[in-house]
Amino acid sequence: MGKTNLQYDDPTFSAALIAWQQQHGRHTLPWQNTRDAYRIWLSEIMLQQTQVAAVLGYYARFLERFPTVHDLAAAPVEDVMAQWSGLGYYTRARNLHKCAQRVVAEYGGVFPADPALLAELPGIGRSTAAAIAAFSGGARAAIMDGNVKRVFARVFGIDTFPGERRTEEAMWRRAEALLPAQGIESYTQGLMDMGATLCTRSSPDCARCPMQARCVAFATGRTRELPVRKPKKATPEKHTTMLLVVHGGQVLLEQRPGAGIWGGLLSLPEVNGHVAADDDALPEVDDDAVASALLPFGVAESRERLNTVTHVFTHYRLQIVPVLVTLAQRAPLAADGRYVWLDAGRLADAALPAPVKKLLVELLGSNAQARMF
DNA sequence: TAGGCGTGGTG
DNA sequence: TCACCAAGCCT
Repeated sequence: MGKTNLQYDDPTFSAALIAWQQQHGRHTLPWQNTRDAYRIWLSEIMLQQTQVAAVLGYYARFLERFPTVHDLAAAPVEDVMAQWSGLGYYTRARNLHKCAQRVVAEYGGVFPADPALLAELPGIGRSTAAAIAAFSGGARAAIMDGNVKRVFARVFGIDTFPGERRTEEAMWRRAEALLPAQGIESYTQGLMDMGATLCTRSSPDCARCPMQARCVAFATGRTRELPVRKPKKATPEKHTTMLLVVHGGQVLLEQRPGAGIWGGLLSLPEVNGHVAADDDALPEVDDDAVASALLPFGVAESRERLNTVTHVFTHYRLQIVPVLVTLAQRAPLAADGRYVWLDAGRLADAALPAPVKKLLVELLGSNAQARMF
C-alpha cells in the first residue's frame, strides 16, 4: 500500500487529523456507530454529491421501508424510485436496487469486505468502496471526494484543477500514502468532517483547524483561491411543453426512459420532447403539436397555457410551459404501461421529479382545481 | 474521457 | 437573482 509513494508519507498528518476528529468531529450521525454494511452503504450512496442535511430525512424513511438488503432486493424498483423521489441523481436509486440484488444473489446478502470487490458493484466507485470498507470493516483504503480534494488542495498548496486527470491521480497517490496504520475510521471520518465543518468552500475556519501550521494555503493567504475552480461555460437554455391532462380526479403521467434526464421517474407527457432554444425568447406553444399529442388520450374539453416554470440544472436551464387540458372523454390507454392515470391525492408520494411534483401540488392546491374536477 | 446526471442551500 | 457548491459514478 503506497510503497511507491513514500515521498508523501507523513504520519503526523493522520495523527493530527485523528486526534481532531475524536475531539471535535461528528459522532452521532444516523449512519455512524454501526458496522452494518447495509446502513453504511446506503448512507454513502445517498451522500454522493449530496449534503448531510438533505439526506437525513430520506435515510430514515428509506430504512423504515427497506430495513435490510433483502427487503430492498425483493422490492419493486418503482417503490425504490418513489422513496428516492426528490433526492436527485436517480441513477443512484436504480443502481442501489441492482446492487442490493447482486449482494443477495452473489454474496448471500453480506457485503464483501474487500474494497476492490465492492467497487465492482453498481453505483460503488473507488471512493465509496473505500468508505464502506473502512467504516464497516476497518479496511485501510483511501477515499477521494470533494472534501478530500479541497483539504488537500489547501494544505498541500495544489494549484491545478482537481478535475484534471494528472492532479486527481496525484491526489489519490497522496491519499494512499497518508493513510494511518491504525484508526482508519476516525481518519476517514476526520477528512469528511474537516471538509464539511472547517475547511469549507467559502469561509474556512482556519483558527480552529488542526492543519493550520502545515497548511500552504493558510501560510500564503490563498485559502480563497484554492482549490482551483473549474473553468466555467455559459449554461444553455432548453424549453419544453408539458401536458397536464386531467380527468375524473386523475392526472395523466408518462413513465420516462431509464436513461437521460429524470430517468426511470414518472413525469408529465411532453410535446416534442426537450428542444434547444436559439435565443432567450420562449417560443409560442404549438397548438397543432399539442392537439396531435393529445389524440391518443381522448377528446379535449378545454386547454389553458399556464405560467412558465424555470428549472435550473448544473448544465442547463429548462423552461417548462405547462398546458392544462381537461378531457370531455377519456380513451383507453395503450397496454404497454408507458402512460398511467394517477389519483391527484397520490401525487405527493409518486416518483416524480421535484419541479414537476411542485407544479402539480401547487396547481391542485389552487383554484384551478375547481375547473379540473 | 469529458460530459451527463438533481436538488436544495448559500453568499 | 444568480452562480456556484455539496460524502461521485458511469459511459
